[in-house]
Amino acid sequence: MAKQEDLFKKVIAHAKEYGYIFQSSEIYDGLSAVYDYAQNGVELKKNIRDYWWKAMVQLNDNIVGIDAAILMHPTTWKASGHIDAFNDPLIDNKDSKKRYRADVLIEDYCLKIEKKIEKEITKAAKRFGESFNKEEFITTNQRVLTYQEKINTILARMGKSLEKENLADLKLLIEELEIADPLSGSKNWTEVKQFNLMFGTKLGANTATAMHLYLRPETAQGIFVNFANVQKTGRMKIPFGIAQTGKAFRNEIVARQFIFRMREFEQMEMQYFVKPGTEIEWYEKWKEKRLNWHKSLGLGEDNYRFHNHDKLAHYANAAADIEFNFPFGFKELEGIHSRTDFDLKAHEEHSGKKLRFFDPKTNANYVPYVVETSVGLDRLFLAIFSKALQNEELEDGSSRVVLRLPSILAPTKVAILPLLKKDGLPELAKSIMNDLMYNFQTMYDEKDAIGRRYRRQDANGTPFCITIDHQSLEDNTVTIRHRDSMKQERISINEITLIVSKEISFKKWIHNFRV
RNA sequence: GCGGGAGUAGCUCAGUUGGUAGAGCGUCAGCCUUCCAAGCUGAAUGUCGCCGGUUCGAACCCGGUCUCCCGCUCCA
Repeated sequence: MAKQEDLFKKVIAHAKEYGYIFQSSEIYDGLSAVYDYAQNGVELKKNIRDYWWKAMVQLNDNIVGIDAAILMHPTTWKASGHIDAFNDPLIDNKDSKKRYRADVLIEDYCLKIEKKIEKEITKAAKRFGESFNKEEFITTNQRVLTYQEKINTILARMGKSLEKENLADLKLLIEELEIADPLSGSKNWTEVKQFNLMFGTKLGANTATAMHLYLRPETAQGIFVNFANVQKTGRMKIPFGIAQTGKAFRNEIVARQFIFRMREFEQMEMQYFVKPGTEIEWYEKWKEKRLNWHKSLGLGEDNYRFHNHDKLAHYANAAADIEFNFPFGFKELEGIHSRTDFDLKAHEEHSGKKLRFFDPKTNANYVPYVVETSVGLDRLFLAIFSKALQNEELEDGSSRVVLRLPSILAPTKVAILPLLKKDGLPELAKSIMNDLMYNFQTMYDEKDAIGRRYRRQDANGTPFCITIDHQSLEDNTVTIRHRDSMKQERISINEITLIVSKEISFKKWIHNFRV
């Protein structure tokens, strides 16, 4: 465990030291759970995004992309359920220091009473044997009726208080019912506090007339509200998908673990619209496809596993996470959800517009079902970066720090290194670089001994180093050195492009794992 | 949000019972090197997280605050 923490700290330090990730507004002491991608981080992130986009949009002729705005009509969030679901009344127990949702505490209390009812029923059933009529017993037994009435009263009062955001009454209710912390048994509660997980903002400069908006807490709704537009203008036939990458915002109560859980984060997701009844089949297919996509990066297949949800969100009829073995354990990386027709139906109801697909075969229309795949780009970045960072023991007993990024994702593909910074070597090196830079992200370095420069590039994840020496001036050959094997070969200058292109070819990387 | 730990140069850290800061690595310039980091010379960089208090004097003591890490909690 201690080792894992150390590793994670090293990951964070390396990300800063090599210009991958900085804390936001660091000169002002930073902003909690907000991070900036630095000069190398932005390249890596962009390369990951491109790799996803190509695999999803370019390699699937029935998937198209969009880029919806962060600001959306506020009714969107009523329809999606976020206004209800992202508002939690929370209460802390002062003794156990545990935090609970106030409404869940009360509901659990009611469940206990329900269990008492069931006990009465079982007891009675034993007593009366064959002649026991459950319905009749429930409607006539005084004890059961009292219990039932109590539950009804509690839930009604809670519902009212929740609706009016009467937090004081929720607290009062908990006190009146003498609800204790299920773990410690303590009844020493704080006040109930309302937490809204959506960021709010205003549209319109005049505060009096401004419209209250939210920054989107997920990108998915931007796809759903554009469903009909895309389907019609793209002449899309079911099944088809809409993909999107973009920022989403959540006012997390506790945002932690570096870029794993941020308040502003980027999602890469695809909503696949299918015929009702076929959704589970597609759900299974996308689970497999997405897992294979992850595996294609070569970070180690053992580092992935599925976690199937038992408790489903209000919109889903099947859901699974692809979990990754982060430095702090297996955690969610991507979600694959069968969202049914919940979203499109809700938007139909709230907008009054038809969000349907007309099937010419049956001459009827229907609201499509949706299978969603949703990856956290920042989490994926962290997964790749943390797995890539390695401290390698070498044969001679020394060690090197090497960032084994998948070469297709590396920020810099080729470093150009003149062996000496004299005798015309820098000039030749720069002319080689000026040619390569049309194809690849390159970097020039002439400072310090060649070995040290190799190690610098290792730590930065650069897959290739090209070294120019005196022989290069005579016969137009250079040394190409591979990051992972540290092997070197003498090649002709005009072979560089081919060798590098081959290694970072999208087709090569994705190929074996396409489904 | 609660509890615990921490914040001194880009990084890792030192700083003796309070007397306004150092090292190694890194960075930059130059020399030397002629293919796997740590050879030589020189240089830059910190209002010691921030604000306030105590004191003749605070990196050090006190209060507040911000941020990070761990645990709890939450997580569409």
